[in-house]
Amino acid sequence: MEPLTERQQQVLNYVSSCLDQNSCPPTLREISEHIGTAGTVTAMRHLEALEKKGYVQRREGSRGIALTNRPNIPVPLPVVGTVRAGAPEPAIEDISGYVSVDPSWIKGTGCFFLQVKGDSMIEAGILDGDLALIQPQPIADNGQIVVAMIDGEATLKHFYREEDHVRLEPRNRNMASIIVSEAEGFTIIGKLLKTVRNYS
Amino acid sequence: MEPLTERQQQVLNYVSSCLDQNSCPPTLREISEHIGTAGTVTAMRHLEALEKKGYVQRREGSRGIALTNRPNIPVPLPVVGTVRAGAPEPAIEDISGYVSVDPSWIKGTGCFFLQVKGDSMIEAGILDGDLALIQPQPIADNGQIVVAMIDGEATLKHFYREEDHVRLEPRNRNMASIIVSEAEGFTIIGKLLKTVRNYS
DNA sequence: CTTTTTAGCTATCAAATGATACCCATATCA
DNA sequence: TGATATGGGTATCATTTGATAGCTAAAAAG
Repeated sequence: MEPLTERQQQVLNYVSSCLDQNSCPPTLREISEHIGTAGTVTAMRHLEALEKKGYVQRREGSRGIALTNRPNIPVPLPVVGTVRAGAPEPAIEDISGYVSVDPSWIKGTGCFFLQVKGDSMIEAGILDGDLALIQPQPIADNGQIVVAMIDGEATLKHFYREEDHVRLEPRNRNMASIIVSEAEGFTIIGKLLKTVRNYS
Repeated sequence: MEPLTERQQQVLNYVSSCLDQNSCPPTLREISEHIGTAGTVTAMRHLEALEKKGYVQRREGSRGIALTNRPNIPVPLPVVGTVRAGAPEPAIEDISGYVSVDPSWIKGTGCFFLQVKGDSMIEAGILDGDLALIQPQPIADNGQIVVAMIDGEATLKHFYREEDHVRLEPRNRNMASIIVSEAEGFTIIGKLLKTVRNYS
């Protein structure tokens, strides 16, 4: 990454500290005041330089500053107990909390944690109560574990596309595979990225 | 915490998602537009309610919204493939990377991730390659899963103290328990807090 | 039956804010 | 020598933005 001038570094640091303290980027005038310059032009120039060098991304509107390179700052993801049919992202009222995870864990946007219910995947090492990190997506590859919506219930299953139907395979010798023909009240919510289990 | 009305939840969630996506809280009008109301009053009322109930803190100035119970302190933990005998904390040269986790996940200090090797706990849903979050401590309670040092090898086992010896029990019907009398080249590294598995 | 809470509306204002135009000085680089 | 990047300034403008006043309505609580 291109090196910064002292002044640019100062601005970048200030933006960063604002985000840490207020979870809100500063205004041009706040930056100006902090680095001791009058007007807003200078601050804006520094931001332009920071953007050109790739340290910052700017949006339209007030306080439209975002840092591009915040490595390893955990991303808070919602934890839900249930998933609603048709909804690509978790319903607001279902969110029971937030868990921050390493950004390297997630892919794309809209990831969330789903609390696993039942023993259908017990032989794949996924137990009742585990947290499943889900990346929302409407399709899946063969063999992947997906969250699928069947009869208004969200379940974790292995996904296999076969001829004219889809087979959702549990990993529990007491349970049978579920065969669904596509587009009949069946949706893939997303695919499984990680599972987390809590002890103690 | 006081329960929220549906509308208030909706606002809170929107603020939260804005912070996730833009690292910047929304304006009153952005909130209004999102919840489908005209003007700015209604959004402000909801924010007032959210503040009164303690979900939100407001500052002066534009976009002066901050979530109160937002996990924000990043806790980077080392990931190791092996553990050395005698060492309470992972040796520097064994660290293969860092993963940041939610502060609520860890207890005490010195926690680290250990990459699980082998199938000895497969029936407890802990598979080869899983990451085990370990809290270092020299003792354990009966039934807990611990990382124990046996013959220079770190292994994950159920811990049982029995009469004059300690039994380390795998969860794999092809493996037998290990009986060790204490203080003979046997150490407990720490106890298992969480396991994480990666898919894809 | 009144009060409180929740939820909404229109309209308006002063302050905050990003953006722009135009200007200056210094250093580096071609 | 002239172009380019850096760093700074004043002034101005159109929007954005938070805030307030005044109004309505339904539901719950007392």
